[in-house]
Amino acid sequence: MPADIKTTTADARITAAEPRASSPELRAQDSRDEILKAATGLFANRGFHETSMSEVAKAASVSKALIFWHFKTKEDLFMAVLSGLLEPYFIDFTEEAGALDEKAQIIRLIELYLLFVRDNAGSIRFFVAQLLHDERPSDGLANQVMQLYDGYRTLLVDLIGRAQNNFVCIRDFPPQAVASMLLATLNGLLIGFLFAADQAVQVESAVSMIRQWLFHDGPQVGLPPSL
Amino acid sequence: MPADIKTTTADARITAAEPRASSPELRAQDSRDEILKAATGLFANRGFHETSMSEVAKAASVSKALIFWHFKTKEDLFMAVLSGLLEPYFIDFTEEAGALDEKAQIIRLIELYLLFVRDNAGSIRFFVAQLLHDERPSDGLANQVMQLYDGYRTLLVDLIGRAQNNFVCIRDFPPQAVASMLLATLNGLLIGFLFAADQAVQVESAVSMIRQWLFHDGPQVGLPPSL
DNA sequence: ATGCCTATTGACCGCTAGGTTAGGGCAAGC
DNA sequence: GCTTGCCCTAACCTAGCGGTCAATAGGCAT
Repeated sequence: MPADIKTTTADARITAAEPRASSPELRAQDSRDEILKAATGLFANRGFHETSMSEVAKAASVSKALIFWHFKTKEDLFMAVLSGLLEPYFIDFTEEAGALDEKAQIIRLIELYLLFVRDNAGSIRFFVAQLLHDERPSDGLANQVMQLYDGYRTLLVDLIGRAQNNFVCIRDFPPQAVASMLLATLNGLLIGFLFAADQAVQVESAVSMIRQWLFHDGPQVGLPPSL
Repeated sequence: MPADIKTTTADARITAAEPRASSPELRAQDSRDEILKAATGLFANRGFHETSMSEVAKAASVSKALIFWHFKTKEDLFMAVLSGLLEPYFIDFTEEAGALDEKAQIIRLIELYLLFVRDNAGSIRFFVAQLLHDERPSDGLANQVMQLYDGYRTLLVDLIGRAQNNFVCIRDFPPQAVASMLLATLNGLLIGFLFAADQAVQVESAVSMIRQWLFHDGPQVGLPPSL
């Protein structure tokens, strides 16, 4: 009989069903994925500190020790989750819209931004919370996100500069300022998304206003009806 | 000799200096304030779950038990901190700018927003993180903030509507849409503030662009040089 | 002086957290 | 058939958590 009966973990895992892969490596990959999946959901919904490893273990139908076998610490698991979440954030814009003129490219960039925000509101919410929360600059996450953001910004500055040279875009301000302004507006729409999804109807008119401001366009349809 | 020597709290408080108030009530008020001050700093910098009551106690130079004498639970303390932080958010705009015309009032509102953001970036950061983090609608905090936000928005819609009637403001879109757009842009500038304070130089040109968009103003100085 | 009342404390408790460890199951190579 | 090495687990450990409590110090009215 054990000397210490503190541990009263119910551990009501489903041991039947789901025939595991036979090969050790496959089994390992399987369990690793399951853990990552469970951890992603829990971390995203409740944050880092409010999620315990035991919860992750239960959600993944796996023993807690196995998590520590796959990931050395809780932070390790968290980082793995983060990089997994960041993957869909990398888009290649240059290939997609090389043939369009500057104005169309700018509009397409705005579209992509808003579509992306709509489809990834959950993880964006998670990332923003994470970025706001941490103070440490050595995070890596902040750097990655900033890099992404700067890429988008650089693209915009370049496009706006060329559009200004072609006289299709407002020329009262330098391209950097216009791009910053546009990005600020998009970010504002983003946080509108994050806090109240029912404001999505306003996006159309917002885009219309952006077009009017940037290109002196009259009100018109600029986005696919899906938005 | 005690049977349990787990508690090894160093408790290196400064017992000298700082002559406490003599009256019991004053002493109580004193310690309560000290606790609130310490808790505010810790909660704001590290969040709710990452801050322990022992840390608060040490930061306030007070025993942990005293905190629980003043505040029944940790949540209680947190709520007290929250309402304390929310206080400076209530401004009275109507008194201040009753004599200005609509355009000047709108510009003044934008100024107030940006000045406020600049001066309260820390607590705003805290609130946004908190709002992003919680899912529960019974929070109270979310309601308070939203109420504040809606007040500002209503004021803007009203002002813009009147400005449109006087033909001093763009009339291509309904006042609600224009106000939403303006708010989104301001919020975007806000999160620029939160993530990179060095972008503050852009605010001036941003305001200039907003003026151009709203009133077809040419580039000009719209904010006090302090911004 | 005394007894009261409130502000304050150190010691303590139950519990859960992240993390460890000793070992069991099991496919693969000899 | 036995060892080897990888997955995986139950049980365990310690630190620290939020929270409680009996005991006090010390101003105050009597």
